[in-house]
Amino acid sequence: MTGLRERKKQRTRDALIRAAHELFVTQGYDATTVDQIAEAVDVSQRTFFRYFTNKEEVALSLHETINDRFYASLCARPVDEPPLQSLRRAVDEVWDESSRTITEILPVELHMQLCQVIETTPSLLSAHLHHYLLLEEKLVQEIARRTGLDDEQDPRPRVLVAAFAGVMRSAARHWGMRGDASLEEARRSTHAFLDELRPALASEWGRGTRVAERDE
Amino acid sequence: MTGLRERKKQRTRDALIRAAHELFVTQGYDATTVDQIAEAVDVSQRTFFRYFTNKEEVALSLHETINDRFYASLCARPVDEPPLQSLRRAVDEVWDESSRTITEILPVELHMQLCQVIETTPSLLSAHLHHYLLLEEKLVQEIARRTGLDDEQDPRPRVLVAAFAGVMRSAARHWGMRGDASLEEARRSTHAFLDELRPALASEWGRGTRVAERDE
DNA sequence: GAGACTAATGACAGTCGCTGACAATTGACA
DNA sequence: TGTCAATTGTCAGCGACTGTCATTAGTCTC
Repeated sequence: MTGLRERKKQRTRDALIRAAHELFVTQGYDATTVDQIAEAVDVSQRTFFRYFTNKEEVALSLHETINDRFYASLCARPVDEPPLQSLRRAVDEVWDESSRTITEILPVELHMQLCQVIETTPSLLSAHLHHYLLLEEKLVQEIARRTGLDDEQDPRPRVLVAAFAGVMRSAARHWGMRGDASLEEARRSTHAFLDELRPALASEWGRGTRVAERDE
Repeated sequence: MTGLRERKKQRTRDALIRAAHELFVTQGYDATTVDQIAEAVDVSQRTFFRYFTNKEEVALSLHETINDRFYASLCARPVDEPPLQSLRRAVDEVWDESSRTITEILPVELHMQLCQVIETTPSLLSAHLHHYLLLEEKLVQEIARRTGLDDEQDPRPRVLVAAFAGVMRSAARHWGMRGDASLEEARRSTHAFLDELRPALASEWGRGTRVAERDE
């Protein structure tokens, strides 16, 4: 089935990702050259660029697979579920399997540390935000499909996804900028932020309205 | 007061922005080299990089000044106003003066066209998103200040700004990807999207809940 | 108004990200 | 085993960006 050729490719790809992560975390992203990554895996620089279109992509590759899983989770939710609830449940599902997903390729701690590198490195953060935007557009399509709305006519799918994604990123950033980079803490942070989505939009922010209404 | 030296600097800066805009719009961003921009203004490449830290910045410079105005508008709103309303009103104020702001430097049409270039050029869009994120962080601080909340303890300022900014970007993108790039259309688009923020978060999306509740 | 001081610029060399082209290598498969 | 195609290495080159240093050109003083 999977030939030697393909396995070999997968191995060098994983090796490149791992080497890149280690170098990025220890030296910093900008201080690490593509040549260093390639050398660490003992391939030519040219080969690196055959696996990854640019330097950013190798740093964001794990996020990318997690994003894919998230999208798949959303698509698998029952269509009669309210949209925001589907998004939220999909988040839960992805968190549940994320540590397994990550560990297949590299130590979880390394990934956590890289998250902080991403948040603190401008060029990397920019690319990250762009990737996130592309995911958002897929989410809009899916929400529109599920609700049977035309996303060109009705702005609600876009608006919902934009608000949701904005809060998700905000939670990720809030967590990523801190020191305690545990998976569990990240999960809690996203939950806490999502719980505040509706309360935060209330016109008045009295202490009374502070009680979060969970979607569960 | 303003010496010759300073006026000259301002002129070359404006000239660089204008030349860059024209080249980006006619040839595309990637196809335009910094050398071409510098040559059009008859300065060396090195001086270009003394005015702008990188190629993206010259393309986003106008957005940057508009963002600054927006932040200033927000800060000037009465503190007893509900946060979301302050954000919304600040948007209105900026729209009112934006055409004037732009025309000081270059034709409005050029700026509109550049918006489309930004949305369709990956590297540029990435940088744009990053700039937007930096603005968001300033907004969070200001909202926290106005409401007297500690943004480290209470997530609502972050969440509100994230949702708001997400919708704003979504509206801008929705408009920027289309053909009719008029200022008036852009203004309408952002209004329409903001009006849908609360309705879109309703659990059920029946036609009945579709009626927008304006914040005015 | 001449000269000293300093900010702005130009010229040049070099690094790094990234790409195209072509040759060499190495699995796959008959 | 030999042929074919996929993968890789090498090399040459472009463009973004930076450090350095000499040169130019406002500015300020006497």
